[in-house]
Amino acid sequence: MSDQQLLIIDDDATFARVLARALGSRGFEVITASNADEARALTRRHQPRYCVLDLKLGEENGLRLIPELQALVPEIRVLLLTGYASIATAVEAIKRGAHDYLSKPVDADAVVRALLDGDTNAGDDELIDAPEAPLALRRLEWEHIQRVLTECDGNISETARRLGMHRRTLQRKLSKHPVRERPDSED
Amino acid sequence: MSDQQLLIIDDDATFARVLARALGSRGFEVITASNADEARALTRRHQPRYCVLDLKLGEENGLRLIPELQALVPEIRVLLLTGYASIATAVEAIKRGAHDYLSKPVDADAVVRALLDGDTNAGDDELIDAPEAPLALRRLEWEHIQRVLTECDGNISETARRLGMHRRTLQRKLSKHPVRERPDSED
DNA sequence: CATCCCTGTGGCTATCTGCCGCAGGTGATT
DNA sequence: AATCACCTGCGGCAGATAGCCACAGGGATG
Repeated sequence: MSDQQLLIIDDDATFARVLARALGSRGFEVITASNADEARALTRRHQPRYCVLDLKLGEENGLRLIPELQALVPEIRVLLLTGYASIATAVEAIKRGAHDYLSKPVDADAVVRALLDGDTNAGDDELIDAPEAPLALRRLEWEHIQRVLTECDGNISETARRLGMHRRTLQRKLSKHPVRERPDSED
Repeated sequence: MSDQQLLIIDDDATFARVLARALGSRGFEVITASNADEARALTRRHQPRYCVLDLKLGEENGLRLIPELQALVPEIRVLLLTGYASIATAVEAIKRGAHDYLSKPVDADAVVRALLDGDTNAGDDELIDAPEAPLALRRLEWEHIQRVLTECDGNISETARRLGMHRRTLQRKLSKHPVRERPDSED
């Protein structure tokens, strides 16, 4: 099934690149866009069957893009991804036609699972053959901490504040965790 | 609109009664059911246009009821209510045809608003802006747990296994109330 | 009936968390 | 220089939480 085109739309170049590589190695033919216009153009040209959309596209709102993409490619499957998840936006996303909605951090397997979920046309079960752990809680926590930490330029106090936890607790978590560089798959 | 029939399905009798009274005074003709069978029967008989459904119906899962109700009354509008709100279940609910999804506690006006909210979703884009703050750690954890739990069809042991945590710990977390520290835009 | 897997529960200890406080560092403002 | 207003690291302590063990009951299944 390497002929499955997948469009990643995310203004976070790093995240998009990592995800693109991970999904590429899972059999998708990945193209990426960093803004709405680019996304529209690429969708028109490549008619991708799958799409991973970031909710927060810089100034624009990813939600508005969903109907547009579907107008261009009726059978497209849009998976919404966001680090700023909320129930309200999730509901809106699905109502607007998104296939699923996940909050970052996610691992590539979860993305694949969500994309192919319920897809009767996805005859290639090999693709989904990675039912491995849905991220242990520890790992999820760590990933998220790192995300926010980076977002805060390494400012521990600020990170703790945003994470709603005590600074001391964050410090201890950080000092305890042996900063592993390349864990395993994907991320 | 005082002739609008509304079916409340909730196994929490107290909550159902209070909500029924509140909605009754707002012009709905309210009937209540405390379980799935009763709900099916009442729906068949009264053909309600609106429905407030509890996600946790004792043993049963409210989600499964949505398609059934819609089969009985095509134009029915189902509003899902739950004290254990999570993005995963919200997504599932909408995908299964729910009109909206709110988390308890909620005031009657919000319920009415959600129920009557026209199909003019495309109109108010202001409401769908993404939250500013990243998910607090506890919230993130809760969302992820709910996601996997749903994926495991509510099987706690299996979920704990996949999450790499002790079953007892998961149980304790679940028995505790959902972490609602900063109910930003939802609820 | 035996077996397997699920669930709920209680108790124990080890660990973690939140919340103090303190000392030192940096950079801007007075 | 003194004074803020931040930040960081660290220690201690009481209370919350996690992991682990055990047991009882339910519900399938052979």
